[in-house]
Amino acid sequence: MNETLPAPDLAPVITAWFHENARDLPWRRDGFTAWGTLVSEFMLQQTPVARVIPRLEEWLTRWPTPAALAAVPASEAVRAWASLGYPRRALWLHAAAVQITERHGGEVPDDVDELLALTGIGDYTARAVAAFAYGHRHPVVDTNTRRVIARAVAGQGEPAPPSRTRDLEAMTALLPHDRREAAAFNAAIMELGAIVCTAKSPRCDVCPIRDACAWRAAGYPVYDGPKKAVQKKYEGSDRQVRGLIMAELRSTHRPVTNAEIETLWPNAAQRDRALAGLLSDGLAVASPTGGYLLPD
DNA sequence: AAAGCGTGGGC
DNA sequence: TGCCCAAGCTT
Repeated sequence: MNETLPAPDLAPVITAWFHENARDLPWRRDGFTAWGTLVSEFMLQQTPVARVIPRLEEWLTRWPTPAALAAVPASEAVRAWASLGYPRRALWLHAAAVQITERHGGEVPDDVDELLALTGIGDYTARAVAAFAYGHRHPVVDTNTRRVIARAVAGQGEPAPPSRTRDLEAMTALLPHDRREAAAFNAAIMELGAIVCTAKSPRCDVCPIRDACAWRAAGYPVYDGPKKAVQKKYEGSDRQVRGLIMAELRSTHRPVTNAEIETLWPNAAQRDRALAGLLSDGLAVASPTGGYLLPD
């Protein structure tokens, strides 16, 4: 491996700041389980903390172990997911619970490769579980971490598009060698990105590393790298139609009829695409008696 | 490997 | 108001 250039020693400062400023969040409580960490990480994939917390507490009360979730039909998971968004995650989390029960004796694995092999778990979630639930030393890189590194280290206003290799290398260069300190720093730099070094209006006036920040030192240059793709408008999109159909499926235990689906959206081609997509994703299944249901 | 995938809050 | 953003993942 190439020895990276001497990175500014950011970890101790950011971690000290974290100890003073960390939000009191459920997954930071003493005794929070590895399963709780896994569930929270699934829910936090693209859904804000404030919306996750109530659903998380419901889930863990109802399904305190992977085996408990694995024992119910996937439809229950999708229903309890409610309006967290991206309901495929509920399906994947249920599938992961089944896999954990079958392959790992009901214990959430602590090995990154075993975690990566579970449905719905990628580079971020696998390392987050290994680091936060088990205290292992791995670089954990999420969108917040990427942004802090882009600014403080690279001197750019925004991170380049995610690159597994580059991102893990950059974080590894900053990561303390001690396991406990590494785990704390992984959480700390994420938290800094989440509440200080934010995407829109960073609060540089209260930033603990402002004096070491390369972006600030460079005079806050405007980012001129590759732009991330702009998400298409939601209003009127196929995604909106999917969302409407899913809300209808969640609202009842009876099959939802074609007639009912027709009332949800005027455009037949869009309805057909949305429904076909849901069937293909396994979020809906055709009922033997007609209409559509959540999957078993 | 770029595109598709929900939902709601903030400015 | 409309746009941006939010602890990503899969195909």
